[in-house]
Amino acid sequence: MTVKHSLLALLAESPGTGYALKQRYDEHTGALWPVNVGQVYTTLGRLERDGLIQRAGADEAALYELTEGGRAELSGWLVEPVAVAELRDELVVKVLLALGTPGIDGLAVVQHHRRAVVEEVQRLTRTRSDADLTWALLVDALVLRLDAVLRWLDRCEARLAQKAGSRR
Amino acid sequence: MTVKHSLLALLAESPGTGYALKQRYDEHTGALWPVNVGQVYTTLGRLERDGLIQRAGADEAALYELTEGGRAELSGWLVEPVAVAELRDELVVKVLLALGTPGIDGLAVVQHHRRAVVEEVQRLTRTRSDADLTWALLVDALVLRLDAVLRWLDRCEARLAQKAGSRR
DNA sequence: CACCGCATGTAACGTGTTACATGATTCA
DNA sequence: TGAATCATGTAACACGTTACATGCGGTG
Repeated sequence: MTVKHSLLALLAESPGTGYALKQRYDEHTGALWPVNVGQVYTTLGRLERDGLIQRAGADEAALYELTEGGRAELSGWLVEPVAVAELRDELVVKVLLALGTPGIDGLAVVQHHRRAVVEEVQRLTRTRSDADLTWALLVDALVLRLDAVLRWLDRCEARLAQKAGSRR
Repeated sequence: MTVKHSLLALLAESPGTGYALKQRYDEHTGALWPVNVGQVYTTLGRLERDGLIQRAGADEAALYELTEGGRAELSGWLVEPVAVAELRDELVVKVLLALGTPGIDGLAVVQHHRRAVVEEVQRLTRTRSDADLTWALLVDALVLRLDAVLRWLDRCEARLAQKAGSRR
């Protein structure tokens, strides 16, 4: 879903071909959230099929531009709230499952992932740069999210300790 | 990916049929992260095909249990760190795209989603309950994450104001 | 008996990933 | 000219969602 609408947004700035769009995409988030070139082409094909984009000018090159429908789809999606069901976090799932699985040391898993997250935060903060607004905000978002994960892992530990204490 | 390993984890507790597994799944996260029944069956089929689970006892009923390979796959996955590329957040994508799209009032989109997130947090905190440990931790994770999103949206506003100020 | 909920699937489709195929351009 | 890189795709597959199709059990 995010690739489809990312392409619509890129096309809202200016028309382009598949390869050019992939390059513009990478300028913003490529290093952190890469997209496969092949998917750009297949997605463009579906968007054209659904009437959200069309080929501009002569059809020599596959130069796409937004249609009215595409513009409407984009502006609608931008303000559509995100449902809780979409907030599935793989790390949260891992830890919750680890806590419920017999033969697995839940506390060890929590501490293991905590270390990994701390390292990831350090790696990210080192790449921070205020050159590009989008890039800076993207790194901000990731760091804030990982900070929240850290706090959550601590709370997991606390609840585990509390449960262990109340059980004796 | 999370359904596949969730099923492995549920089977690590005890064997079960597709329907029973779906019910056990729902006990934990069903209200927030629902899973489709059909997907449970197709996923079980793939897991059996890949040798991670097998039918237990006589094949009258489709009662599945973990194989050794399945147990190894599960315990490996539980400690595998989550890559940054997996931390794609649809709301972040929306806002970043809104800020870069001509004809869209980025500040308005930020404030719009901020309202939606605040409402969602209130809805979640109302459902908080310490009855089930997994459920409580799940709600914790979501609230902490939404709090982080709120802080990020504020930072977006700040950076926008800063950019607007520096441009004049 | 007819109907309803339980239980087990299958079909169709959208999205995403990886890998491969192909023609054009450039450049050593 | 031969090799690398650009540019545009296609194929095969995994995962997820929605909807539909059965078969079976009890219950009015």
